[in-house]
Formats: sequence, C-alpha cells, structure tokens
Amino acid sequence: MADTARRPEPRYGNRPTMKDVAARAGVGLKTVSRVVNGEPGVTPDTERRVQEAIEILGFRRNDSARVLRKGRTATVGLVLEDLADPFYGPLSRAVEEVARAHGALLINGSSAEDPDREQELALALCARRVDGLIVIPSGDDHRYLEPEMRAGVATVFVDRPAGLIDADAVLTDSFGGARDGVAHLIAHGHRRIGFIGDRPRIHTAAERLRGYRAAMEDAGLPVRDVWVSPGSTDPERVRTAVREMLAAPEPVTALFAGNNRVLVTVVRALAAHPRPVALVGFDDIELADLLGVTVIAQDAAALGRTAAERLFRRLDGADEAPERVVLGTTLLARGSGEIPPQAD
Amino acid sequence: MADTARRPEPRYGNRPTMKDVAARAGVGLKTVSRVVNGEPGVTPDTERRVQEAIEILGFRRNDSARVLRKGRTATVGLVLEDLADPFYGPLSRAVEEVARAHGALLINGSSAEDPDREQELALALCARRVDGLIVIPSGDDHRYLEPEMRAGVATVFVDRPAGLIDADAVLTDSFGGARDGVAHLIAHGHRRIGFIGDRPRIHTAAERLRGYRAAMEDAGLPVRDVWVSPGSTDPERVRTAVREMLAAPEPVTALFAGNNRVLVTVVRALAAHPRPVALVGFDDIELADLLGVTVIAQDAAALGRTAAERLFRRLDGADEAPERVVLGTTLLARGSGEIPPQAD
DNA sequence: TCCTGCCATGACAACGTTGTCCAGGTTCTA
DNA sequence: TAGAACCTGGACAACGTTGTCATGGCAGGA
Repeated sequence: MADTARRPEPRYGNRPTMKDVAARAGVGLKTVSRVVNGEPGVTPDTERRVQEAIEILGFRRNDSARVLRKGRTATVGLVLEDLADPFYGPLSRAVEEVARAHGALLINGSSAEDPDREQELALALCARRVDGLIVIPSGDDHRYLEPEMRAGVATVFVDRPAGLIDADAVLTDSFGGARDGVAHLIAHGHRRIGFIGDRPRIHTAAERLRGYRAAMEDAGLPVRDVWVSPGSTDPERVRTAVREMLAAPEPVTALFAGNNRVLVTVVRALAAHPRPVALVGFDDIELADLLGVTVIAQDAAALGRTAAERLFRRLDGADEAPERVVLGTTLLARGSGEIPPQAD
Repeated sequence: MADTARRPEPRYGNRPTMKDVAARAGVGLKTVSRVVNGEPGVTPDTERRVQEAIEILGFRRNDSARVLRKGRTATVGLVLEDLADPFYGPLSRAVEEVARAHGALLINGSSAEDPDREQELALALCARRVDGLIVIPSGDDHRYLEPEMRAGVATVFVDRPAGLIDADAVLTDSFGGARDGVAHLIAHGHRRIGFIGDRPRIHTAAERLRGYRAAMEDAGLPVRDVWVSPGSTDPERVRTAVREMLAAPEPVTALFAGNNRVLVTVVRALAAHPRPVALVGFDDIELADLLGVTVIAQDAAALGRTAAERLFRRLDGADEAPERVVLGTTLLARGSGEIPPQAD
C-alpha cells in the first residue's frame, strides 16, 4: 500500500502521465513513449507490461505536450461566416473529411460576417498553432495574416478572395453563374429583370451583380435603377425590394435572387403575389425542386474539398505560387425560371 | 550586426518566442510574459519597449505551450453526426456562441453515425485535453468515456442520452412530440396512419415510434405491421415504404415522418401521388411553410445552447448530479396535417 | 575466452510558456 | 540617515512529451 500512496498526485485534473505509467510498469519514461507511439525496439514482454500499466491507470497521451514538442499540431482551422447557414454545413463537412484523411482535426469558428471577429478568430487559431487555415473572408483586408503566413501557416481562402494580399483562393464563378441565370431569363423572353442581392461589399455579391449587368448588356437591355437592389439579406429589406420592383412604372417580369437567403424570402414573397413572376436564384436550397425553383447551383462541398486539398498539398511541402481556382455552376431548370413574361 | 546574427534561429516554423522578444527588448523572459498577459508590475516604459519588440518580430504567444503549463485548454469539443445535416448547423452554432462567451474555442467533428468513429473522435478530443465534451451519440455504449470523465472532462450528451453510463443529457421530447403529431392526425379524422422513421437503434427514433404507438393506442386504434416502417433514411428505402403503405389492403390516409431526412423524401413521394395524403413530420425544414407541411418542430439551437450552458456550469465548478433536461416541441399546422382522410 | 557489434533501454535536454521566489533599487518614514 | 516597505524585473523550475545519445547485456565469431 505504501508503494502507491507515497507517489505524488498526478497533475492535469488527475490524469496519469507517461512518468506514472513508467513507474507502474517499472520501465523508463522513453520506453513508454515508444510503446504508445508504436516505435520499434521494445521486447514483447516489456510492451505487455507497459500496456497493462496504461490500461490500469487509464492513461491517454497528452497531445498538447506532444504538439509542443513536435512543432506540428495536426490541426487546421476553418473560419466561416455562420455555421447555421445551410451553405456552410456541407462545406465544413467536406473540409473535415479531407482533414480526417490527413489525420488532422478541424477547428471551425464563425465570424458572423464581422471583419473584426474574423480577425480575432483567425489569430486565435494561429495562436493555437494550427498548421493551416481556411478562411471564408468577411473583411476585405487580410494583411493581418501576412506575418502568420510568413511564419509558415498555410492559408487558403474560400468562396471569396483575400483582400490586399496574395494568397490561394477557391471560388465559385459568381459572375458567370449570375450571367447565365439572367441570360436564361432573357432567353425566355424577359426584358425587365430585377436583381436582389447581398451587400456589394461582399465579393461574391458584387460579382453576381456584375454578372447580371453583363447579361443585360449583352442582350442590349437597359437596366433601371429600381430593378437593382443590393443590400442586406434581412427578409423585410428583401420583401420591400420585391414589392417596389413589381410596382415600378416599368415593373419587372422576372427576378434574380443573389443568394440562398435572399432566395427563400423572394420565393415566399412571390408565392403571395397574384401575377406569376419568373425567378432564378443563386444557390440551391432544400425542397427547391418541389417548389419548382430554378437555380444556379454551386457545389459547396466541392469548394471545401478543393480548398482543403490545396491546403494539405501546401502542408506536404508543395511550394507553388498562390493560385486562384474557380469552380463552375450548374443551372437547374425547374419551372420558375421558365415562366414567360406576364403583363399585369 | 553580430548582435542579432549570433543568436540561434527561432524554432516552430520560424516564429519568435518570448525569449526572442525578451532579448530584442533587452528585458527578462518573465517581463515579456507579464506584458503579453497584461499582468501588473511593469513600468510603462518597459512595456513600450516590449510592445515594440513584439510588433517588430511579429510575435504571437504559443497557446499550445500556455495550455501545457496552465492545464486548461479553454477548448471544448463537440461530436456530432453530420455537420452537413441542416439540423446540426444551428446546434453547433449555438454551442459555439456559448463557448465564445466563455472565452473558449470549439472543435467539432462528425461521427458519420458510426459508433467507432464517434469513439475515435471523442477520445482524440480528450487527448487534446479539451476541458469539456458535448456528444451527440451515435453508439449506445459510452463506457469508454468513463475514465475521461473521472479524470475531469466535463461531458454533456445532446439529442440522445448516453448509453450505459450516468451523465448529463439534453433531449427533445421525442415521445411527446410524436404522440402529439399523431394525435393531431387522429383529431382530423384519420384512423389508418403510417409511421416512417429512422433506425430504432437510434434513441430518438425509438422514442418517436413509441410516441406513435401511444397515440394510436390512446385513441383505441389498431396498428398494422405494414403501417410501421423503421429503417434507414435512404430515399429509396423511404419511397418504398410510402408506396407499400399506400398500396396496402388497408391503405393509410396519413403519414408521420420520423425526422427531417425522412420527411423531405416523403414530401417528394406524396407530391407525386394522385390522392391527397395527410402528413406530419418531426423536425422543421426550410420552406416547409410554403409547401404547407405540418411539422413537430424542435429547437436545435436551444438544444445546443442548453447543453453548452450546462457544460460551462460544470466547468465553473458546479458539482450537481447528472441530470436529464427535456425540451418541448411545437406543432406547426400548415395544411398537410389537416387534410381529412381521403378514400381511394 | 575475448572482442565486435547489435539491440533493448533509459537519462537527459528541449519544446515555449507561466508560477514562485528572490534581488536590487527607490521612496517614504522615523 | 538608517531602516522599512514597496515595486520592478529576472532566474529557475515545471507542465508532459519526444529526440538524441549513452549504457549495459548478450549473441556470434575468431
């Protein structure tokens, strides 16, 4: 009894350490380390004794300490906007799967679209010494990451490019997607088309607006001010925009919704509207098929996967120049985008 | 020049350490620590010198080392099933917000409904020495967590209770919700009601099935075998179940869908069916309002928030007995649940 | 029998931080 | 002016692990 009682209490809550295991098994510290890590050079008999001690004490290696010693954390960080947004779930999940395949853990945090919070979060992750960082930017100045990147934190931006620094980015072709969607409406006879998007400060939102304008211009169509409404995704704001466009002197006969959140509100607003109005949205949403909503779909999982793969390629030593990868979109015609123009 | 060149290269990629900062500022190591942590006992002048050195070198405290020293990681882990499932996004986000309010980071991982992977993930998080763990169980035996919990890892289970161990759990009233939903259909005149749920191995799925049976029994209604179909959420499986129930000798006039994934498939299947069939689903889904789908809604965010708050209360030292918290559900009548029984 | 060489094992330092404690200097008081 | 009290700053150990290197034992060959 004295044998075990004499030993000082283990620390860290009350977890046993390798030292405790070593004492219990009557071997050296390093031997325990070897067993735990499956390194060669341990007799089967010794190994058994160590395993027994581990079992009895309920030892689990402290990866914090390991990380400190090894210099690599096998952890990557993902800074996104809002995990509750259905767009980011699959993206995050895809990143996680790639990380898992590389034996890494994923820490993700939401910036809530606040640039300050994005920075705070990204730097907190750097302080944890994540090996790499995937960022969906909220802000438009990422110079704060330069010291970190120089210090070796691999960084890939997703969905939107980095601001004021040169870095990898994996994007969806927002411009092309929006242009295709609007061209689709034009091909179905529409001449007066409204655009309701997110705040133009956001890169994707600006690109989609640009795509809308390009399609209209390509078709030689004018764009009235009242037809274009960038702004927040607040439902009230969006409903107002829809109402105004439909009540304008030259009312729109079709709408293009700039992202998933705008889209659901527009779908609801149009459902309450007496006259059929054509609609194409950017981003697919669940059950859109049943509602017959035509969309420009982007592949959130592919976005995440591509970014993560690029990140791990860098972590594995690839030393390529920063690159911008652009993924295409798919038009899913389901009815709402094929409604012909209807007079009042 | 010799002054700086003589010094050995910093480690960890090439990040400066407090030692480097101290040397540069011409102060002691501990003084840098004091400045970085805002501890008192440093002259404004010394502080300025240190700050400058930090700025110039681009120093950022290594939280890995800090954690090792302090014993607390200010990190909590969340093991869930699949982040791509729209149910878990808001839940995870809610946990994150609570963690943030307590100055902690969140690491979350998906078990993909695989009990082995759940265990692997949970233990990996423990090896990182998370302070606390929130688990949405996939498996039904959590004894593997006992050593960890004894060692001081606060643990709260969400959505489903822990198996074979006594632990905190925050649950939705699946039984009551399902019973209410089925009772709602009965109140609208239905006598032959089908139940399509997830695998009964899953606690919530079993509870909902039990709720269905209870409602039927309360109303003195028989339940035919063909009306009850627990199983995977695979769309093909669900479609088959719907088809069989509608084609049975005593065909159902109403359906109860056991969760969000089953529900979307049932909605699609019924949309293609000629005769109107009443439907109530467990879990709300986006745009269900427009489709007129009546549901028993649970509050995923509240689930996550409640669990996280409980976790942090434990981390702050609360030493209460493990408790089970059950959150209620809300019936949202939107039309599909109020369709009267229709003969063929 | 003795030497060579290999192999299992362990002692020790280091990773970057923080807590403890002590030293030296300044200021205030008697 | 001496002593006490206080305050700034630094030396040192410790957190739990892994990499390096030394040691001692044993088998095999001469």
